[in-house]
Amino acid sequence: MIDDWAAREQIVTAADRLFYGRGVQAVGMDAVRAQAGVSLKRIYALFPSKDDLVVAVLHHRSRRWDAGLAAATATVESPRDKLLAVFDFLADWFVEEDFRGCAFINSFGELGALSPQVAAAAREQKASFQGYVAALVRAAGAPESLAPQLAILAEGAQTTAAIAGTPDAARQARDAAATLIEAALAPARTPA
Amino acid sequence: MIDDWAAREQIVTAADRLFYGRGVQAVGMDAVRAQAGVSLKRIYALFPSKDDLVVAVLHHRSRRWDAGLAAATATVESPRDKLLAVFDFLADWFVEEDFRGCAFINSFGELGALSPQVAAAAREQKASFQGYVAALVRAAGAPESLAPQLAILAEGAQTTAAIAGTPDAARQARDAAATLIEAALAPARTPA
DNA sequence: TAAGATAGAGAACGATGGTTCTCAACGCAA
DNA sequence: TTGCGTTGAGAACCATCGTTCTCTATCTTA
Repeated sequence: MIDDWAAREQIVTAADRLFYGRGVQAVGMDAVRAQAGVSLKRIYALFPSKDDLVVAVLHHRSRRWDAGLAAATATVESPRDKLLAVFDFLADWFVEEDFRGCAFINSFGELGALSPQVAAAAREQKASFQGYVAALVRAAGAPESLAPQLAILAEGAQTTAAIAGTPDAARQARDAAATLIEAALAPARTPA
Repeated sequence: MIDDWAAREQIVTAADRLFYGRGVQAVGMDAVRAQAGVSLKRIYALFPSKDDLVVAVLHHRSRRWDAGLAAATATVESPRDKLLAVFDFLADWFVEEDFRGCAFINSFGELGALSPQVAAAAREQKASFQGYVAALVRAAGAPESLAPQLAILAEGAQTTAAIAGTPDAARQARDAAATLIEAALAPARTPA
């Protein structure tokens, strides 16, 4: 038998793929069991309810997102380039064949009104992302107000790419971000 | 008895409120019947399936959105101000107490993978909005590339405001839009 | 007024889902 | 080897949902 840690991993990974691909409510726990290869009894021993599993999946995705973002921004040096690398990270993601938008946005729309835990998980992930962007903005020496603007661009790119079914939004958002960054830094370069 | 037109209206309005507030799959047809005050038989005579009703609700929302947007941009003269008025329109929307994000984004996330009709309705609405912004951008004399950038800002503001639970994103997106518009128009003002 | 069509209320039906339970198989300690 | 505890497979259970059907009451029209 596999240990609890590996079982959790398999269950969460399987549930993530299914929930993300079809939506949470469209996936029964039996489908999770089949995909994970773990008995229902075991699943319920590790996750007391489907809602708990959903929250675990979101936390798992949040960690993966953080790691991917850190890796993407680690490839360049300057804070300005790191900010733009965020949009390159999105571009790479949008072309993946199973891309279906942001799981947090999707889950929030589907379950946010029903599950406070899901709503909180989405809120935390977005706040974390905004904090990450804000740190890069500070490092770049740009005014704080730039951070939410860039975060909004990233969010919009995700939904736009998902619904349109094309990755164009990543480049468009990147171009807009470059313009906003330049404008934010310009006054500092040429003070009155 | 009420006529078909009024019945359709009541059903769609009731379903819209319920679907938007709780998510589509969380609302049973019986809840729609109760809220609409129209018998299930009548509902199914007018909408052969729940999926058809969902699509009708989305089309209804699309018309309301178009009208609201047209009204909001009609209050100002210049194309540039009309573009900014889009974000004021969002700001007014975000402070409504039942605001829960964009119904098209939410529906797409919940049902896009299951219902091609729902996916198409979302895609059409977003394309229509992008077209509207593109027309304003053209009228403002700015390069075409500005339009998707502003549209992405608007999308991002909607999801950000919904998940954060605050209307701040409208102002932030508006500020970003003003910067992008200015940057897009600047080269035209000072040609080489 | 009487017959017939129609509509509404809600029961009924079949499917599905989340969750729990049964039971047989297995591993392990004495 | 013999119990005992644990596990997995899946049946079972109960609720809910989309959809249809039944039955009664109402309205129309001649």
